[in-house]
Amino acid sequence: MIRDDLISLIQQAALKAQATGDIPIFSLPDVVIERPKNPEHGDYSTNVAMQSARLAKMAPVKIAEALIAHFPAAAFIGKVDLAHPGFINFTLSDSWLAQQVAVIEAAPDSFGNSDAGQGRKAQVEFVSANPTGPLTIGHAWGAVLGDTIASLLTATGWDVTREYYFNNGGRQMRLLGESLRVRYLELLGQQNPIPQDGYQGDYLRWIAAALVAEHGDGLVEAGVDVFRNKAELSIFANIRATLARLGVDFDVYYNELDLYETGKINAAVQALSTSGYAYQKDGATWLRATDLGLKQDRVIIKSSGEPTYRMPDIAYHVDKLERGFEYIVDIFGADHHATWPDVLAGVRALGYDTSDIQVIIHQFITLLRDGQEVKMSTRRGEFVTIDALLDELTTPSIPGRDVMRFMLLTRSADSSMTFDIDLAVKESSENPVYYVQYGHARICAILRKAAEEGFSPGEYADGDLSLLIHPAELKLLRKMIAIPEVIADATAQLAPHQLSHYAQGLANDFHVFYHECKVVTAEPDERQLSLARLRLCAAARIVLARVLGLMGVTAPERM
RNA sequence: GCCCCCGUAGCUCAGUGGAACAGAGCACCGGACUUCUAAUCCGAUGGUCGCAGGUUCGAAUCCUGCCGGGGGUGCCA
Repeated sequence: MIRDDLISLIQQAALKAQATGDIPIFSLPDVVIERPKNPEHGDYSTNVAMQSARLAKMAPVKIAEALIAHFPAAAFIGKVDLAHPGFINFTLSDSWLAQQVAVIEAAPDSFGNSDAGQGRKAQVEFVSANPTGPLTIGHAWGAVLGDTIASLLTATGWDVTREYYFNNGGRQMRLLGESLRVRYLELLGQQNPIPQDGYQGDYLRWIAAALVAEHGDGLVEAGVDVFRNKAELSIFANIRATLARLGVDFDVYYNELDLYETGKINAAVQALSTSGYAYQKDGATWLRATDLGLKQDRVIIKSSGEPTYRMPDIAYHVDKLERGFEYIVDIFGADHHATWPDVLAGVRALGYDTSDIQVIIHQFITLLRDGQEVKMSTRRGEFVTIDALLDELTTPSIPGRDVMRFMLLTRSADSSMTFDIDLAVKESSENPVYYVQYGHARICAILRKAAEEGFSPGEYADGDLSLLIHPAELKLLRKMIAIPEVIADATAQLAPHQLSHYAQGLANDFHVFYHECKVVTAEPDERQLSLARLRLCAAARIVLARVLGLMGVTAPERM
């Protein structure tokens, strides 16, 4: 990456400057390379001279002058400038930039990727909703965050597993079964109340109707398990269908019950007790979390003998590590934010290193409909499903998934966002996602036009890239070659929303280029320029398609 | 009470490993289609970066306090 190359060149320059005595001997601070906002400050900039001033006991400008004087030659650097009060600004070489088109052409499916992960195993756990009801907008955010982070990890050389953890046992599922039973009997003319804390959503009526259609009144005497199982199957099918519509596909659906059946929970409890991190009090088993740096101890086995949710979570994370994942990302909603420190503490108590487990907590989404906040509750059956939203956001040419994914990828997970349904539907025709997609479609239109005008891809493959000297061309090129850094940063910071911002900038630079530079011309003496620009367009299309692909958004050829 | 996240332009939000005049989209105002798709482009307007202190050569960014919104604080998940 350019940024890393620059750091190395600066360090070389410092060594040479010290060897010649132009600057004193001192240990250079970590070189930070930033992207200046102002184009006059070049493409990259460093404040290392200012950071060094105190260490070197020398004026920043003097240090910068020495570093510039000893800066090694590099093909990608056009010029190196000094700016007060000591910034060193680097500008990329125009001719080098133009030649990058060939580099992009050579890696249409992988430009911007890296091998940072070196094929090591990574896991992203997300959604992980229990099958008690349809997925809602909050789940959609987790789904899009997780899926995109997984894509980013793949792009940076990790062997990624997308995993969904769920529990189909326990009290909630029993209540769900009982609630379904009530709906079933209701259809057969028997009125019974929905149990206390039961599920009131209409979806149970539809599942009940399916049961009636299938079995008639044959299940009147059936136990609750029959209904619980039917509810689970139906709801899980619905969840999977929703995820498919969102473009999310899991490699593993991990059932919490497996942890019991394989004895992993018991083994973990035993190990905690043996090591003294678990103790008995008031008939329950507690995790000595205070010895692990936390504020209070926590119950892991209730006095009823049933584990709390923490225990399977601890065993599950141990299992993840045992499966050989070297990087683990968990994505939870803000309501789970208090639980994961306990879980990781438990994992550590069992002797595992948790430093490679990253937890992303996304904030809540406030949903507005008709200007009113929609209070959601799966139990009460009050919610807006992802499916319903996708229906509303779908247009004849673009699936709703593109709008939803892009929108959810414009905000950082830390931001608690408000989603105005009416506005989203109304403004969908002005949604930024279309702006980016239109850029891609526009390139495709140009390439089609070129084919009609007799420019074959085989011919422009040899186009002379040195003809790309227009400011709009160079600005576009600068953006295109930034994608490796965008991918690296978004992955390192687990901040996939950076992709959408980059995509908008890239599309903008292309649209400007489109207006400034005619690509396909009939003029014989401009044919060479056309060939070069066609190569640029094809390369821009590659980069645009790459960033859209990482976001899980389609790259349409026509709009 | 305590813990976590947030408070940046009319609205929705970026930017918060400190740095060179604070950004984008939408909305609003004014321009550009005989030209490869105007779902585009160009220009204008718009902000005491919640408030008050502190650290620093330099703070939207770091520290402290306060105010406001959300989430948590369970032998529920």
